[in-house]
Amino acid sequence: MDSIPQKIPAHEIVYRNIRDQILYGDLPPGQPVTIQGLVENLEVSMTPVREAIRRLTAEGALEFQGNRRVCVPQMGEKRFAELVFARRHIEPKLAELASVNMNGQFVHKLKAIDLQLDEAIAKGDVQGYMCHNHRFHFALYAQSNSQVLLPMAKTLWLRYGPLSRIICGQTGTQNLADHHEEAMESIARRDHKATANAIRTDIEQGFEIVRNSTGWSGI
Amino acid sequence: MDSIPQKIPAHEIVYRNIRDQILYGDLPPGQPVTIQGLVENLEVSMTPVREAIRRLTAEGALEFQGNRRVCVPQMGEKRFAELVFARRHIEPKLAELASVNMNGQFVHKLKAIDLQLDEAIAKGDVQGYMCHNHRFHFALYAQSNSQVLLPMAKTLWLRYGPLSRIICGQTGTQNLADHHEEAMESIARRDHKATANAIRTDIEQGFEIVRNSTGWSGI
DNA sequence: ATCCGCATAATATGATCAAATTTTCTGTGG
DNA sequence: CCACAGAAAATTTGATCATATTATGCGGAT
Repeated sequence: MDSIPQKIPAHEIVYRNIRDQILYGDLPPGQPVTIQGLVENLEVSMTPVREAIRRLTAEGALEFQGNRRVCVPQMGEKRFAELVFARRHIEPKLAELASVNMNGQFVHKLKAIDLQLDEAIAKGDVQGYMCHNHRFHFALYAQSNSQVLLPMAKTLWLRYGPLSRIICGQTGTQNLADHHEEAMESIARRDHKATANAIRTDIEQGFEIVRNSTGWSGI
Repeated sequence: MDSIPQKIPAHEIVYRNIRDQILYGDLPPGQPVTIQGLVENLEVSMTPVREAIRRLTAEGALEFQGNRRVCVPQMGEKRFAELVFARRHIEPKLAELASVNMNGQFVHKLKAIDLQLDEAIAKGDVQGYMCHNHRFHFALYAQSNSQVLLPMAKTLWLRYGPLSRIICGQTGTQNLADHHEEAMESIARRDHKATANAIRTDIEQGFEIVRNSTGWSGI
C-alpha cells in the first residue's frame, strides 16, 4: 500500500548530509571538503562519497579548486547579482505554477510550517529560521510539479544558503518579517499572479538585507 | 607556461562522452543507460562511470527510473514550456553580459564558427548543425564569465538537445535561418541590449519550429 | 630560491554482495 | 494435448567495499 521500508542508498545519505550542511550554512564558504574526511566521519567507503561530491559539484553546491580538491564556493558581488537575477525570474513563476495546483488541504501544511518559522524567528533561532524558511518555500514550489524549474530553484538555494546564514548570523532574526501570510491568502483566493508577487516581494526583501549588510548592489 | 598535457580523469572522459551524445541527440529520449554497458563500451571500471552518471543526473541530462536505472528523459508539452520559459530569461541575459566583455578578437572566432554552421545548414548536415550551433551559443555565453547563469544554460541545452535533434531530423536544416549575424553586429556596435534581443529572437525561432512540429503551445 | 623525497589525498580497479529482471520450469484448466 | 499463469532458478545489473596506483602539496636539504 504505502512506503515499504525502502532502503536509501549510501550515496544518497551522504549527499543529503552534505547538502543540508551547506543549505543551512553549517559549512561556511571556502570550507574545503575532502573525500577521505567524509569517509571517516560518515563511515562509508569512497565510492558513495565520490558520487555524492560529483552530484553536489554539478549542482553548484561545491566547487572544484583546479587541483583536484573541492570546497564550498565563495560568494562575491558578481555571483550574488546572478543569483538575484535567476531567483527573481524563477521562483515567482514556480509559486504561480504551484498556486494553480494548490488545494485547501495543502495550505494547512504551509500554515503549519510558517508557524514553526515564526517561532524560530521569535526565539532568534537562526538554524531553525534557515530550515523552516527553506521548508516553506519548497513545500510550496513542490506543488508546481515542475521538472525543470524546481531543480533549478534547488541549486539556487544551495548556492545562496551559506551567504544567507552568514548574514542572519550577523543581523539576527529580528528584521525577518516575511510575506508568507500574503502568499497563503493569495493561494486561498486562487489569485495566482498575486501568489507570484507575494513570493517575489518575500525574496526581494531577503536580497535587500544582504545588500544592506554587504554593500553589494545586485541589481 | 600554458596547458601542460594535463591528464583528464576517466570520470571526466566518460562524462563528456555521454554528455555529447545526449547534447547532439545521438541518444534519443527514453534510451536506457546502464552502468555495465558503459563499463564495457568505454573500457573503464564502475566508479568513474557511476560518477559521470550521478553528475549527468544532477544536470538533468539523465533521469532516474524509480528502480535504480537511468535513461534519457522523455519530453512533453509541460516540460517544453518550462524549458522555453527558462531559456527565454537566462540566455538573453548571458548574451548581454558576454557582449559587455567582448573584444574584436573574439568576434572573429564567433564568425568562424558561424561560417561552419552555415556550411552544415547548406549541406543538410543535422549533426553538424547541432554541434556548431551549440558551439556558437556557448562560445558567446562563455564570455560572460558567469558562474551561475552559464551552468544553468548548459543544463537547459542538455535537456533541450534530444528534442531539437528529433525535430531537425524531421524538418531538415532548410528553415534554420538564424540571427547570429544580427548578434555579431550588435556586439561590434557594443549595443549590449541589442545583442540580448538578437539571441532572444534566435532562440524564439527555434521554439517556433518545435511548436509547429509538435503542436505544443509552450507560451 | 629550487629541487628532491615523503606524506597525504584523489583516482581507478576488481571483488563481493544485493536487488531486479529474465528465463525456465511446472502444474492446472480448457 | 496445448496454452497459460505462477513460482523458482539463473542471469544481469546496481551498490558497496578494500586495495592498488597516481598525483599533489609540503618540508627539509642543497
